[in-house]
Amino acid sequence: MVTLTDIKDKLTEANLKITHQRLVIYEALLKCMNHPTAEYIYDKIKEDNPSVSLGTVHKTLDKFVEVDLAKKVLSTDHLKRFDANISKHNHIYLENSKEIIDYHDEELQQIILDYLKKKKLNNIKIKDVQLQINADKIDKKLSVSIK
Amino acid sequence: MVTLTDIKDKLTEANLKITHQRLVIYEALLKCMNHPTAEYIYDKIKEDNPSVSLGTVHKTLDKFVEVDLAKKVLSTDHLKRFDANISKHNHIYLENSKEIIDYHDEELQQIILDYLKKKKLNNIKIKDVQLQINADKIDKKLSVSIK
DNA sequence: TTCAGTGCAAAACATTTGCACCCCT
DNA sequence: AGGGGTGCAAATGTTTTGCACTGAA
Repeated sequence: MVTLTDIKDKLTEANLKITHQRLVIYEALLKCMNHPTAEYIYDKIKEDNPSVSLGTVHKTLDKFVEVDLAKKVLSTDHLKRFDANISKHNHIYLENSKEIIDYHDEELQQIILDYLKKKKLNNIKIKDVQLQINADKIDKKLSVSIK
Repeated sequence: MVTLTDIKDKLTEANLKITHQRLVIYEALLKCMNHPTAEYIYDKIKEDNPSVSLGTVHKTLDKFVEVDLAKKVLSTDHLKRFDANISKHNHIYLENSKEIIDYHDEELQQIILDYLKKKKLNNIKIKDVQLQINADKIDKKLSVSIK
């Protein structure tokens, strides 16, 4: 559970001023598990905060990425997507349901990093790795189609 | 390796007409190892094919994805990027130079798939995995900055 | 000949930028 | 009080769309 104080501490740590907009945007990003776009966040918060502008949401999310309060998520649509979960984790792309879900696995991360370290790739310095698992969701309910 | 005959066959299979534009665009996509955008392809081909329009490049690339002649590539910029290489491979995202390069490694792919098979993830059917390696390019030349 | 494919230009979208004003520290 | 942060609107950049025309089958 993340409290308002936690968020404020994070902002202070990052040398960012504590503003109403940043708190609201960060809170919305935390709540949203589906790797939202700036526009999605904007829609979520504007009911309770009608004065916040879309431009600010963009700038704020970029700032969060800059100071490691959030991460950019890869996607095949041409949208910038964000994630408040900055711990190392992998993404499962469910192709049939279009969802992107998180998959945490410290052991797997380590196996991959160790393997790559042995390989000694030239001219690049690895910062981190992330696994993209492409899968289909299996629905437990029997689906019946009628012609 | 995909040849010009292969693409003609694929187009025919998919009930698509074989047009000059499609052949030129596919050829450019094959040659281009850097996961180009529609605009990049357009720039490459327009010298020899000044009449081809950017809109057609977009439509054609989307069509290729539809019929499995190409794949969309995940990216963190908000651009649609494509790849003619539809075989299993990993991507190295060079953050400082903004490049996306291919990294083939059968052994690593197998290690990861074996690991995940042991884990028995519930409710999803894994189709394939792709590793995203985030790294910085190390420039061999000394860079000197002058104030 | 026919209609999928194309070129063109406008529209739709998403993101960035510039600048005056605001408000956190 | 100062300067980072914000709102607004315009600019930018990319993709999509509509429609008349073209050319592959």
